Amino acid sequence: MPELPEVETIRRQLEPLLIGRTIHSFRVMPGAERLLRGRAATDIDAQVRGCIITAVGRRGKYLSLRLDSDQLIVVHLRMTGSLRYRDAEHADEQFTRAVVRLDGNRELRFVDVRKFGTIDLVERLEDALPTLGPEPLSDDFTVDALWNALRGRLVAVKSALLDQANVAGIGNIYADEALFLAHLHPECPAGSLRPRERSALHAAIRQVLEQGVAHGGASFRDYTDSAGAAGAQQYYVRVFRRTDEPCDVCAAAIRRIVVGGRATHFCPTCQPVRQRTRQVTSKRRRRETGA
DNA sequence: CGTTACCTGAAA
DNA sequence: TTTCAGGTAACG
Repeated sequence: MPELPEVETIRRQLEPLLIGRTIHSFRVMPGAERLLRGRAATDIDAQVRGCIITAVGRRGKYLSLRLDSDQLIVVHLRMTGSLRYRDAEHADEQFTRAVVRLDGNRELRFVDVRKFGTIDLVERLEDALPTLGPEPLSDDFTVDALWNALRGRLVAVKSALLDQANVAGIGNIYADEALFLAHLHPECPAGSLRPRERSALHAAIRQVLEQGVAHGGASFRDYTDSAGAAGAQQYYVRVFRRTDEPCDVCAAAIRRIVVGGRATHFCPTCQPVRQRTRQVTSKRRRRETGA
């Protein structure tokens, strides 16, 4: 469910609530042991018990709790995971898979229908993360950084955006939305973007992610923040899950196709299949315009 | 590279 | 009953 804006929304909510709290215990519900990826809940519990949470971070779609033991609890929510910050007396939520008991009679609950989400305990953040591309809202996400990830690649630009090794944090919603804003067809080969298109895509990625954060994330189905509230970004999407609805810009019917196994939404008029431009043509144009 | 598996519930 | 789902790792 959650992409960068949804995870960032959760991070911002949890940060003031969790910093300074002491962990009293950690437990995993029966049948959900796999979320620890082979580690024993008793082992994690023994290590985090008594630790104080000193920071709440995010990298891509990963959320991290730094402990005063210098270890990190690293959470990935995958498709349907969510976190709930509750009083211990608060009614159990259905599909609770793990619970971090805190001082002050508080709990951080990991709730996940599909059991795809993961929790790790590591000494260094990198130990819990796969290869991730740049943070798209940070200063090191430049047009050049984006192009370094896309150049030479023949895959559809949509698939390239979903590859976390290229750019961290983009998922299916924001990939479709960014491509719409950049006027790029989702099946355009990633490495074929021309300079102007690279800049447009770079700006569009930042814009849609910032807008997503500003609206507290997108709640299409399962996503809710740590208080159980929905985001508002679903009211602002231009193409995502708007199949057959009229495009806001040109009124053409939004189309749904499958790219790299993922549902993909785009406007056939605003995001046309690009005309193939031969190398000689662009060279000639540059010569003629004196660029 | 594209496809499949991992899970479970909601929607078609 | 079948299909679909905001993600990723492991296949072939």
